[in-house]
Amino acid sequence: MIKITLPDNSVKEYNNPISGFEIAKDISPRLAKEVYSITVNDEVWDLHRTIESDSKINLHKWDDTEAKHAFWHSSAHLMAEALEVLYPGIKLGIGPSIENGFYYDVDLPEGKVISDTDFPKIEAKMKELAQQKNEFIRKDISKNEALDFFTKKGDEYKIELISELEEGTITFYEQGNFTDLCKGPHLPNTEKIKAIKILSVAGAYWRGDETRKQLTRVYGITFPKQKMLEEYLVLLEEAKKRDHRKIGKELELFTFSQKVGQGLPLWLPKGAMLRERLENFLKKIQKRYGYQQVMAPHIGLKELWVTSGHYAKYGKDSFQPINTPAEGEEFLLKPMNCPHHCEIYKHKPHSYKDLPVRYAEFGTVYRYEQSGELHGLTRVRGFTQDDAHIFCRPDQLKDEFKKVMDIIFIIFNALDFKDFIAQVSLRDPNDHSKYIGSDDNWEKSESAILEAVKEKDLNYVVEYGEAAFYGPKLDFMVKDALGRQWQLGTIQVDYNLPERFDLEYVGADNQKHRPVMIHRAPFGSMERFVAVLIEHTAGKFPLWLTPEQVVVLPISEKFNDYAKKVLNFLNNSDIRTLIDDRNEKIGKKIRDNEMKRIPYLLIVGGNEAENETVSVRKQGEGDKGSMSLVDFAEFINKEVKAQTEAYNIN
RNA sequence: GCCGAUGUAGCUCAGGGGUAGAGCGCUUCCUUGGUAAGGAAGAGGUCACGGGUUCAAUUCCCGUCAUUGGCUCCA
Repeated sequence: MIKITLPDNSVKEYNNPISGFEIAKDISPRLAKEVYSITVNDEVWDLHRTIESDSKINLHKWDDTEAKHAFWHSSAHLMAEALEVLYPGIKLGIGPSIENGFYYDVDLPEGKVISDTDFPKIEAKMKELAQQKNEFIRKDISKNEALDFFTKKGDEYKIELISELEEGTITFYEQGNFTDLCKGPHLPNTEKIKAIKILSVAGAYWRGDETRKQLTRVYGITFPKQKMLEEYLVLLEEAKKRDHRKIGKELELFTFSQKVGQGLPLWLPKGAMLRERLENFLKKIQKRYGYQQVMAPHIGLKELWVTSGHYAKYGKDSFQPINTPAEGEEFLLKPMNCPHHCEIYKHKPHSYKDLPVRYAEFGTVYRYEQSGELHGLTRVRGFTQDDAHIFCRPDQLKDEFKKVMDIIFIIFNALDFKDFIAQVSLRDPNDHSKYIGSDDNWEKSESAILEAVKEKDLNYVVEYGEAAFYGPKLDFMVKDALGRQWQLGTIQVDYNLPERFDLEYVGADNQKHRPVMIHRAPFGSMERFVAVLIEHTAGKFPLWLTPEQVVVLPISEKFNDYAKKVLNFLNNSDIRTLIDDRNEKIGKKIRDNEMKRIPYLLIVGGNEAENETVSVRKQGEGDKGSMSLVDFAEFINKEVKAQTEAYNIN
């Protein structure tokens, strides 16, 4: 007698060993059709694997990630089978499922490449193989047998993987004429894979190691129904419409010039206006939190960077030194603002009573990012950090850290960034050689961060080995339109630079002490933040962020005077207004494009001028009718208030 | 940096060995003084750049630059 406990804690009893599929069928035939994998006592299994003893189970339908995982992992095997047929002699690396679909890393025979013109061919072969309804058969296999199999096949990548596995844990999966090293789980057979799309192809280093061979990574996605695939592709298209590169171009926010150089964004007037508003917003908050603005030049003597340690670490891969007519004099473009701020700290002695000192600067920095890394506004070579450095006593560290977190929360709240990941990055516990500074200091700062996030009740993940070389950090990551993660806000603890720059304060004991430094940037960089903001709002910015909130449009020159009168009336309020005296010529343009970024358009002329009214049109809502100036003022004030409250910026 | 793809008018893109096309935008004019209007005419391109093959290259080949999907990296 086998007792099977279902998720609702009800128990089913069977006389013989039974598979997940049979249990599903027993519950309802329809469930059996919709189920893809099963969790047995916290382990995800194949549906057809027999359960021999009492177990807690959970059957997975499509909406469960466990089901998708089995589905896409099986699809990866199917694709590998197709590739083996199409490219004889191909060698296989690994082929996992991912968040949306799957990939397989393959080493193609000499002289062969896969490009997007080959995709239909691969899809067709996969469909053909899927229709054979081949079962995925699980086989336990000894290490020697496994090695033998792939030695005969001549697949060095699998051999490498197997040699690292322990005897007794090795399983093969077989479907049709294809056998792969795999721990599963898989679908019962290939039949359910109905809709197939090869998405892209890319180079990927074997085991993520730059020094090893680059394999070809083929990405794909599959679904049990053609309609689901179509819906997914529509979703992708929709996401592309929110791409900040597209919207930024349409709304004339920023541009790039080949002549200026790769990765060096040019902010257009409207983009600069948007950025200015964000900067002012943050400046206002920082003032409240006791920050002081400072300013520093864009270059510094090479010695500055030697002192900070950046020259040794990044000198070779950076923009190279700037020479001067003076022999031997070398300057470096600043890749960060901290050394300058350290020197600002040093301009006078500090008492323990003065700390913490908080220096803020929107500092533009230059980093020579690898060319293949550049991406719109999110990864550039010249960008402006909303940087600040806090110099504090060790006993103030945690409290200061928490205050910085508060600032980040205010911003994320104001801009409605709910979907972020907070990541605590600590040292690699197995390898301390990458980091500078004493173990003692590292432990102190790591525990300060961990305590701070706990006390702030933040949901966070810990990543070991992701710390900066000078200290641990807390990063806030947000996803872009296509689901790629970008780091925005960052808070970093640093015991190292104060040491290197010999920073000190006089304590209550009249002795010299070393301050702790916090690097922090709530936006991260203006460039990346604006990019992510654009994608989150799809170009429809909150009212307080729009370049022009209200545009007054006289329908012909005759009404310019009245338009000016309207404008004067509105200028008494805090609302940004603009008169557009291109008259009706702008009409078409507004219909086309500009209404996207003008929240309120006032059309004046004819009856409006006679009656001293305006015809109001609101973004996304169209005609709001004709109203008197006083009524409009009331209307717009209400709107602004609603927006302000919605975005919590007070 | 590496593997793939792309580069034609301001924008979105079509085309293709015999020196260029559409829609939108722009300019001028007419109509409508007015709610995401209509009509007419016009200006705009060394087809990214450099080399090769060819009688002839924007088209084919090679290189460079830039963009792009990934990988590695990310102070």
